[in-house]
Amino acid sequence: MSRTVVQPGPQVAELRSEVSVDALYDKLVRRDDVSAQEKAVLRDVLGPSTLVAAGNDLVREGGWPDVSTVLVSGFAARYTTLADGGRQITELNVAGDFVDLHSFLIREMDHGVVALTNCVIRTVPHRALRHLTEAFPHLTRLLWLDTLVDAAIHRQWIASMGRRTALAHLAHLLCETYLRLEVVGLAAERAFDFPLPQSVLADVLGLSTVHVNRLVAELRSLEVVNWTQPRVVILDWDRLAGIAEFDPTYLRLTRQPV
Amino acid sequence: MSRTVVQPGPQVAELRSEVSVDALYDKLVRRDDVSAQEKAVLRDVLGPSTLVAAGNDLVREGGWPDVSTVLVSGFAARYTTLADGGRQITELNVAGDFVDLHSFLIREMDHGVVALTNCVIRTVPHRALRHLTEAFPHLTRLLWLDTLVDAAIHRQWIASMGRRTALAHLAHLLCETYLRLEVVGLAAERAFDFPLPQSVLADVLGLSTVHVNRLVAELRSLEVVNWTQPRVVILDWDRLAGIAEFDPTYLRLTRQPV
DNA sequence: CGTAACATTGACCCCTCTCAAGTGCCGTGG
DNA sequence: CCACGGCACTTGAGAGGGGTCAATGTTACG
Repeated sequence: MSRTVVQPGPQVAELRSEVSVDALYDKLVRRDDVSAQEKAVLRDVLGPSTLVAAGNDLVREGGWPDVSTVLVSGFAARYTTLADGGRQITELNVAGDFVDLHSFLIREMDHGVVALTNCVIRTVPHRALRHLTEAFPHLTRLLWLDTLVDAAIHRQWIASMGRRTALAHLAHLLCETYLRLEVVGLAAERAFDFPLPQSVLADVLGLSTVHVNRLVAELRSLEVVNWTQPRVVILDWDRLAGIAEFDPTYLRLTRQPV
Repeated sequence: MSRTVVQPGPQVAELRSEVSVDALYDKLVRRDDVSAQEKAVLRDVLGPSTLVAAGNDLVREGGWPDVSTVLVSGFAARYTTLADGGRQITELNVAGDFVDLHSFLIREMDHGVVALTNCVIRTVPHRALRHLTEAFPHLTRLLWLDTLVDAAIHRQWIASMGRRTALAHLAHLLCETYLRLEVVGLAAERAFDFPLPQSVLADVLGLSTVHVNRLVAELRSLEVVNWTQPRVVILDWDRLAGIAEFDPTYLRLTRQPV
C-alpha cells in the first residue's frame, strides 16, 4: 500500500490549531507532571503536520523507519496480515498516540499501521528521540510508560479474545475507546464519534463482519448503547462495564509520579 | 494467593551459579552491545536469589510493588482472572525475563504473575531503576526495548487468537518458546523442556484443556513434534513454522544498535 | 438515478466447548 | 511390595457460539 502525503494546506492548518501536540500532552499530563521545558522539547522534536488519506499506510510492514509518528487526528490501526488474506488489527490508535514509537528501538516493523480515516500526523526523527533519552530522563520515562500502557491494552485484548464472550469483548472495546478518547477531548458525556465500519471492528475483535453486526444489534436491544454510525452513545455505562468486566486501571489515567 | 519465600539455601546457590543474571544478559546482548560497566550495573542492582514454589504468586494482582522482579529460572505467567473463574494467561515468562519491569512506571499491578514451576527470582528496587534511567541512558534503552518486545509478543498472540486456527496458534507458541529458550541456553537442537500441564496451555491459548489435548495429538500425528511431557522435540521446524506462519522478526534477536 | 460501500438478515455448517468416563503414571503409606 | 489416591492425559458424545455464503436493505454521492 503506497503512502499518500498531502502538503499542509488550509485543512491541515486548521486541524493543527485545534489539537496539534496537545492530544499527546493531555495524555501524558494525566499520568504525571510535564514541565514547561519538557513540553517545549516535545513541540520542538515534532515535524510539520501531514495528511494521510484513509486506507493508506502510515507505516509500512517490513520497513525500517528512521522516524516515529504521532497521530494528531483521525483513527489508525496496527495490523498483521495472514497468508489466507485475513487481517488482525492488534491496536487501535487515536489522536495523541505515538503510533510507532517502538520502531525507534525495535527498528524493523513487523506489522503495518494503516489510516482508518483521514489522518493528520507529525513525525519525530529517531535521532531526536535518542537525544531525548540522553538528556531528558523523566520525559523518557513518560514515553516509556506510554508504550507500557500500549502493552497493558494488548493484554486486555488477549484476555478478551481468550476468555470473554464476543459480546463482552465488544463492550470492553467500547469502554476502553471511550476513556481513551475522553482523555484527548474527543469524547464527553458518554458519547463519541467512532467512524469505523463493522468490517474493521471485525478485524479488531477477531470475528466475522456478520457476527459483529449481530453483536451491535444485541447491545442496542439491551439498551446499553445507541449506535448510529458514526455516533456511539453509551446509555448505561455501569451495565456496559458490567458486561465487559471493565476495570480502567490498566489505562493508567491517574497521576503517579514516574 | 500468598507468597512463599524460602531463604537462599544450597539449591538456590546451585541455581545461581548456573544462570544468575546471565540469562537476562544473554538476551540483551543478542540485540546490542552491553558494556562491562552496564553489565556491572545490572549485577549491582539485583538483590539476592529467592525461591518461589510452584503455584504461588511472584507478584500479586492489585499490588503496588516497589521492586521489579527478574526470573532467574523456572516458568512464570502473567494472568488475568475473570468473574466466572476463567483464567487467561497473557504472557509466559522464562529465565532472563524481567517479569514486572513495567510495574516500575505503571505502579499498580492490574494482573498477577504466578510461578508455574518452582522459580528462582531476584528483585530490583524501583529506586535503583529510576537512578539507572538517570545515569545510564543506553542501558535504559535496552530495558525499554525488552518491554517493547513483550508488547510485540502480545501482538502476535492477538493475531493468533483472532485470525489463526487453534492448531496454528499452538504451533506458533512452540516456535516462539523454542527461540526464547534458545537465547538463554535452555533449548538446543530443536528440543526443550516445557513442563506445563495442558490445563495451563489451555489458559495460554484461550482454549479448553480437552481441545489442547486434541491439538497436541494432531501435532504428533502430523509428525512435526515429539511431545512426551515435559520434553518437546521439534521434528520438522519448517513445517511447524509453516503451520504457524511464524516469522521471528518480532522477537528482535538481531544486533541493531539502540 | 446509478453505483459503491456499508448494514442487515436468513440458512446452514463446523470448530471448539462441556460433560463425562476412563486410562496411565507416580508418590506414599500400610 | 502392593494398594491407593491424586493428578494429568485421553477419548467420546452431544451442544452451541460463531463462521460462511448469499441475498436484501440502506445511505451517500457523483
